[in-house]
This record gives sequence, C-alpha cells and structure tokens, in this order.
Amino acid sequence: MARAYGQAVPSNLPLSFDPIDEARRQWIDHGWAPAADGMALITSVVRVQQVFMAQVEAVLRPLGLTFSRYELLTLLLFSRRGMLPMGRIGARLQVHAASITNAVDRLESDGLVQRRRHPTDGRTTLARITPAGRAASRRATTLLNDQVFTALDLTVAEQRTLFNALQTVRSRAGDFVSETADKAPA
Amino acid sequence: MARAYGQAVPSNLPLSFDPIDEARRQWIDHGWAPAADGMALITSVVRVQQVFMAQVEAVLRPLGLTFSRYELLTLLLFSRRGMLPMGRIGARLQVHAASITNAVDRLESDGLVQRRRHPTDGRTTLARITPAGRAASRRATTLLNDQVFTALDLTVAEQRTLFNALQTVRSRAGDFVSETADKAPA
DNA sequence: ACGAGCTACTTGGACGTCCAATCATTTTGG
DNA sequence: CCAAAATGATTGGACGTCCAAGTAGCTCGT
Repeated sequence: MARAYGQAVPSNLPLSFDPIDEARRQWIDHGWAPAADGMALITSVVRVQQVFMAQVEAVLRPLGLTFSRYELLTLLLFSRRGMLPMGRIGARLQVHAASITNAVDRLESDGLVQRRRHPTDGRTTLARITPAGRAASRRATTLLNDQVFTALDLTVAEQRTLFNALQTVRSRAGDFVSETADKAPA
Repeated sequence: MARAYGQAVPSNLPLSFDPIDEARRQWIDHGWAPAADGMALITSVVRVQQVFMAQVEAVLRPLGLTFSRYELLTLLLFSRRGMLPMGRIGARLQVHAASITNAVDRLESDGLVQRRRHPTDGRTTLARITPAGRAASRRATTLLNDQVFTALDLTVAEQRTLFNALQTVRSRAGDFVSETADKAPA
C-alpha cells in the first residue's frame, strides 16, 4: 500500500531581514561576540537542512516515500546481494537502530523490503529489497536527480565549496576515519 | 517541572570510509554524474545538522530544554516586551504554527512562558516569557556558548566560509529578502 | 450592518528520531 | 562446558515537525 502523508515546507512568508544575522547581532550586543559565529553557523545548518529536506520530501511524497526510507531502499539497491543486516544499515545511514526497525517496518508493509533471518547468526535480521522496492528506488532517484539534485540554484563551485567544508565538519566530528578528508583543526 | 528526556547522539562507531563519498561514487557509476554533487551536498547538510544538533541537545538536555524550545525562549527574551504573538514566533523561527503551539504548551507547563490574550485582537495569543524563563534562557545560552558555539573545531575562516555559503542558500530559497546576501545564481 | 472571507491558533494524526529497557542469541572466560 | 558479558533487534515512550480540519474572531464589501 502506497502511503500518503504530509510533510515539508512551512511556506511562511519571507522575512524582510535575515533572522540569523539578527540573532548574531543580539549575541554581539549581549557581549557574546566570541560565540556569535558558532551560533550563526549552527543555526544556519539547521535551517538549510530544513529547506533542502522540504524540497526532497515534496518530490518523494507522491511516491509514498520519505527521505529516510528512500535512503534505506537505495542503500539496499546498491548492496551486492540486495540485503543487509539491520545493524549495518544503521551504521551506514548513521541513525539509531530503533529508527531502522521503524523504517523497515514501514517499507515491509509497503512490500518494498522483506525481513529475512540471518543464516548463521540468530541475532541478526536481514532487510532485503524486493523487486517493487528496486522499482520504487529507481523511480524516486530519477525524480530527485531531475527536480532537486541538479536544480540546486548554486554554481558547481559553490556546491563544491560547501560540500568540502561540510565534509571537514563530518570528519572532525568522527563520522568516519578519512583517507581523504583532513584531520585536525588549525 | 523540569523535563528530563533523551535525545542526541547515535554513537555509532565511525566508518572507515566516508559514506557520502561512497554514495557519490555510486551515483557516478550509475550514470547520474550531473546529480552526484547535489546529492552529496544535500546528504552532507542533513548529516552535519545531525551532528550539530546532537551536541546542542546534549548540553540542553540536563536543563530540560530542547533546541526548539531554547530558540523560542531566547527569541522572547530578546523581544522588547518579552512577549510575542504565536504567529510572529513561527515566522521568526521558520516553523509551522502547530509546532509553536506545541512548544509553548511545554514551556508553559514548565513555567517558562505564559499565554496571554492579545489586548485588541481576540484571535491572537501572546506568549510571554516568565522570570524563570529568562533565567533558563540565560543559563542555557551560557552553556551553549561555552560548550558548543565556541568549541566548534573549525577555524574562524572555515566558519565564515561555511556560514556565507549557507546564507546564500537560504537567501535563494526565499527565506528572507536580503539587503546583504546575494540574489541570483551565476 | 451583515454575511463571506480571511486570520490566528489549536487539535489530531502520521512520521522520524532518540533513549531506555527487554529479549534472544552469540561469545568469552574461568 | 556453562555462566557472564557482549551483541542485535525490538518495544514503548517522549519529542519535534508537518498537514488537514476545525474553531474563534476580525474585516471588508455591498
């Protein structure tokens, strides 16, 4: 059963000023200048994530998918055997195990994924993508590529700059031990 | 009553590779090269937001606050009269009206905020920060400034670069009509 | 002046996320 | 070789977010 639920863009009217700049000003006025940039940066990331997610989910919604479920589905699609242990999925997607259980529940009830016992380890559950799941992932990817990923309203240079800066943050946060990304701060 | 609830960092072990770089490779291998950068960028923003929020909420949790509620409280603290209509709060914080209702409900039951009738417009509800609310906001700000905002593990230059790039995204997404930020893409 | 239409807020429901606790199944160590 | 400690997944509960519907209260046009 294809789901149909809400989500996405609050569609508030645009403000006539940048609320984050305004907050930064407040920080400085209150004598917290050293923290102003950090505050502004974090707040910005939060907001940009909202903006991007709204666009992504708007595209996925008609397909009955969320970004979380799409990510999970696509991870399975790209895996060698079309199946992975729940735990490995959580590690790759960087979310709590409970979230994987939840997502797989929904994907399974939509027939996009199936749970299977692990052949040798009785503790482990495998999530296996179904043909319907493969089709759904491909359909979603096509739409996302066309309507979001290639339509970002940023120059290639801007995208690269942003990506690299974010990769540095992720690397330093210990998301992964990089071969490529850098290590220590200045 | 101070709340105490969970949240924050999934604490998965770090991967030995960058999962987003890996996804980008997949995109290219599947012939979606033009969309690869966009995909990687959006995925990165999502992940970095998780990382930052985990740090912020870890600090706020002992105070019985979430970032949403902290933002609301601090917005009120900085407002002239210490009170604002629910609707204006939503516009400033860029979240759905229902989320404001929810946040104010919790803040109110914790005694950090009070609802008041608007003197002339019967439709409007004002949220007013209480003395306890002011204290909570200040306490939280001090901790966030010390433990997160000034401890970002990024150089000032890196922070600025990132902030500016994100501001461009926000501006182009129509979050606000800027005096400062730029307008059109290349 | 009065009803249609607009605004402001609240409610209820669907999700996703995390944490803590629980259960089952390995692994390990003495 | 078996109990103790780890590991993998699920459950239940607290939040936050959004949408859709519903309820007041305000405004405007005829």
